[in-house]
Order: sequence, then structure tokens, then C-alpha cells
Amino acid sequence: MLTPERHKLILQLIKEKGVVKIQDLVDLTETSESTIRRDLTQLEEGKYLKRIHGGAARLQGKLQEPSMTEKSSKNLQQKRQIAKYAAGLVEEGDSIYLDAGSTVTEIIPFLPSKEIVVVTNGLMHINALLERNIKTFIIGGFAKEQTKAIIGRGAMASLEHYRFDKCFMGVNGIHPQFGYTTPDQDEAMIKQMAISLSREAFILADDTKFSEIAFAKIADLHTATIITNGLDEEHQEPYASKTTIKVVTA
Amino acid sequence: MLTPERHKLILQLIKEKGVVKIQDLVDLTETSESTIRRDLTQLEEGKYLKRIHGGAARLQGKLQEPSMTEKSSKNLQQKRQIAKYAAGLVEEGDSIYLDAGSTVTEIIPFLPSKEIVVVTNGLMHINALLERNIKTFIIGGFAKEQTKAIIGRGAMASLEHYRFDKCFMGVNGIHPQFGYTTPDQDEAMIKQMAISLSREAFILADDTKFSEIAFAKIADLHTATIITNGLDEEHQEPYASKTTIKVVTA
DNA sequence: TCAAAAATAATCAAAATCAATCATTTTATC
DNA sequence: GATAAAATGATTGATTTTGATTATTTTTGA
Repeated sequence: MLTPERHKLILQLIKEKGVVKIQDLVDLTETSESTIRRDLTQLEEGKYLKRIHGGAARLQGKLQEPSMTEKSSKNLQQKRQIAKYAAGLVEEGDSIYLDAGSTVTEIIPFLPSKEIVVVTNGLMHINALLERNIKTFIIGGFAKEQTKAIIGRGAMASLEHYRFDKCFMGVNGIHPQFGYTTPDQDEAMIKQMAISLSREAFILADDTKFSEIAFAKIADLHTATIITNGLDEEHQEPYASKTTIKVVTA
Repeated sequence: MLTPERHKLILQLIKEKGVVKIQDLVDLTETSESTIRRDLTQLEEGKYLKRIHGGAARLQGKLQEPSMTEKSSKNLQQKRQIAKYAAGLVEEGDSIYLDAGSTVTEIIPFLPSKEIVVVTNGLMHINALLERNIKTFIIGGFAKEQTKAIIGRGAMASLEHYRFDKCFMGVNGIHPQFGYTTPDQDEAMIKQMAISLSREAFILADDTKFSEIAFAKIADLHTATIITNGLDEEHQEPYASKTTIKVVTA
């Protein structure tokens, strides 16, 4: 195994578990203790981790991702959290629909790459999907400039040819009475259809979307499961009886 | 195996896996270790990858596309010439089909932006088209990674819904007897269909494409008009009787 | 505190990988 | 077809990485 591969594995494991034992790394990488020790020394020098007696630990101290404003960084973190959880729902062999939208894009890095099929109307997803070598189909139709989404009659007809195990999408409003809503009627129709073509549908939404209402109705609450974060129990109440909410915690 | 082929394979594998071992590349390309080492050295110089002990790794530094070689820059000038002429053929109110491919992309900046409708299977064209506020439809189907083209059965069905005044495409081979050819059969079928759905079809080709034959046949010469440059009269002769050639001059 | 156990660091030889060289083959040019 | 140029594959010795060994330090538990 090549050095960078090992380093990557080590960092990955440390990121997940916080601390790791040397012996675990030896087993994981199938190399000798000496090699692992050398790796840890190097990684510590590069400030990627902290060595501790018996292994190594993640350093929480600091710089993970520079640049990015306060808001968008926090926002992105939230999106990632939600996206990561959503990706965890995808199983090998699934066919899934990814609706256009920046929140949904965040799912892609976490998807299992083998044996899944993705259908999407989101042009912004294409590069990320192809880079991960995921089998990707795009639906045909009119390309809308602002949102880089494929919409319109043709898109509906194109979508009709597929069936999905799961679909993931963002919305602009979630309301106990008015259900899921979005500003553009054409996009609403696509979303609605995608939900109806999926065995399970998931709405990805940060807490600002709750109690909001946008122009075009997509569907009633019960037709999809909501994945969100940081929504306290009090605010969940009006929705809890009408649909399933998964609150992802940090 | 030819050098550019190997380089392509190497980059492809590295893109997929992040890191590759030299021995894997030797097996993959069925050449010697020496050759692979030389390849890696060259590719590293061109900033396409980073050599590591035992193999090579993808560089995340980012800038992927820029580095244009001597050759491709000259090539680009030719492409632009051809593309500009082709764009001049488009009239207001036309519906046109732009096939996937780098030559065709060059048409976009020269297109009249008002009152035309573009249909394409080329994902690489989308951004340029939307930036110019051109009414754009994309056909649905399987997204092929290497060429960023939409292909397959779905694409054929999707294409079927449209009719065009003109269509523009590149090819890999033009031959008096074997007509227009391209390496990928799926792409050939799409091209063929696009031609048959168009009132007029145009092939954009620099002079290196003449007398070449690729694997999959698209159509006979007479089905399209060839737009090329720098092809002297002597070489035009075998084709002139079978189709129309427009030679663009500098 | 002290001794045993565990973990670490230092050392070294073997293995793997590397760069440089050269003879041979392939390709391009006249 | 002859020649030059480029690409290739094998070989060599140098360098890097690795795993085992041994000595040193840290931790553990009585």
C-alpha cells in the first residue's frame, strides 16, 4: 500500500473515531508497526494529528477549512450534516433521484459510488457525479438559467420513464397546512412527480424553511420524510403528527 | 499502445482512485516499467499529477484544464475559424442541434442569441449557452463521463421529440467510401439521428479528419455539408463529387 | 517506590523503487 | 528504401521504504 493511501486511511479513521490505537492501524493497513509509527510521526509534523501514547488523536484545535464567511460556512456545515445523513440512507443497488439544488449537491461526496444509479434534473450535479464515477442519467427538457435545473413538459415526460428507490430534494417552504412549497411552478411539478415515482422521498431542509410558504405547492407533508437539524422539540410539534422528521444532531 | 492513449488511461485511473501504483499501470497498459516512469515524469511536468514513491497521485491543487499545449492552441484557432463560419449559417428563428464535442462548443459565442432554440446532448455546452441567454433544451439519457455527452436509448427517445432547421457536429473520420465515422457506437447513433431530424446538417472538421476511418459509421457523405479549412483542391477532389464542402479561409 | 509490561525510538539489513544509461525497435522524413 | 529521430525495454547502481531487532522510555499495578 502506498504511503498517501495509508495516510488517508489513518486520517479518515482518526476523524471518525477521535483516537486510534497503533495496533488497529497495523491491522487496517496490513503493514508493520514501524511503518505506522513513521507515518504518525510525519502526520504529526504536518499538523494533521497528535500522537499519544499508544496511538494518535485528532486535534480539535483549529484550522479545518479556511476562507468562507461566517454565515455561509455555518450554513454549509449544516447542509453537509444533513447531506451526510441523507447519503447514509442510500444502499447499494438503489436507484435514486437527486433534485436540482445546492443542498442536494452536498450529498454527492458521501454517496456509495458502486452499484447505484442516479437520475437528476440538476445540471450543477453532473460534474460531481461523473467525477465520482457514478452511473448518471439526466432527464431531458428545458434548461433554466438561474437554477441550472431541467424543467418543463419535456422534463416531465422524460422523468416518467424512471422509478426510484429514494429521492432527495430541497424546498423553500414547509408548513403544517400548506405542505411543501417552492417559488417556481415548473420546478414544483417536477418535484411532485419525482416524489410520486419514488418508494421513499426525503426533503432536506435547514430550520429556516419551517413555517414558510412559497408560491407553488409541491405536495402534502406526509408524502415525504424531512431531514433537518437543530429543530427543537417545541417547533417540531406541529409537523410531527403529519410526517416523519429526522433531526440530525452535530 | 500509443503514448497519448497511455496518458489518458493513466489520468483516468488516477482520477478514479486518487493514487495508483506503478505496477498497476504496467499491467493496465502492458508496457514496461520504464515507459510508465517516463509517462509519469512527463505528466508531472505538465502538472497533471504528482509522483509519489511507488506510483502517482492526483493533485488536488485544482487547475485542471488550462495547460494548453502548442498544438492544441493552433488547433483552437482553426476550430474557431470553422465555428465562426458555421454560426453565420444560423438565422433568427432557427431551431438547431449542437452535438457534444469541443469543436462545436466554439460555435456558441458566435451564435445570434435572439429567437433561436438550441437542443444539445453536450453537457459541456450548457454553461456557455445559458450565459448567452439562449433558449436551451438538453436531451435526456445516460451521461458519459469522458466526453460529457448524453447517449443511450433514452437519449435517442428524447431526441425523437425534436426537429431541427440545422444541426452541427464533429466527427473523427471522413472517408469517400465509408462516410462519416466516430469511435463510439452510441454516439454515432445519436449523430445519425440528429442528421436525419435536421433539414440541413453540417460537419465541422479540420483537415486531419479526412481519409480517416473510425469504428462506428454515422452516415454517408451526401447527408451533410462539410465545413473545414486549409484543405487544398487536390485533396477535396475525392469528396467534392459526393457532398458539399465549404473551405473556410483565414 | 519498584519491577514487569507496554510502548517507543533507534538501528540496520533486506526489499522495493528510482534515475540514468544503452541497445533495440518503432516511427517519421526524405 | 535509407536515414534520422523518437520511443521502448532491459540493466545497472543509487536511493528510499520497509520490517525486524534491540535498546530506551513510559505506563501499570502491586
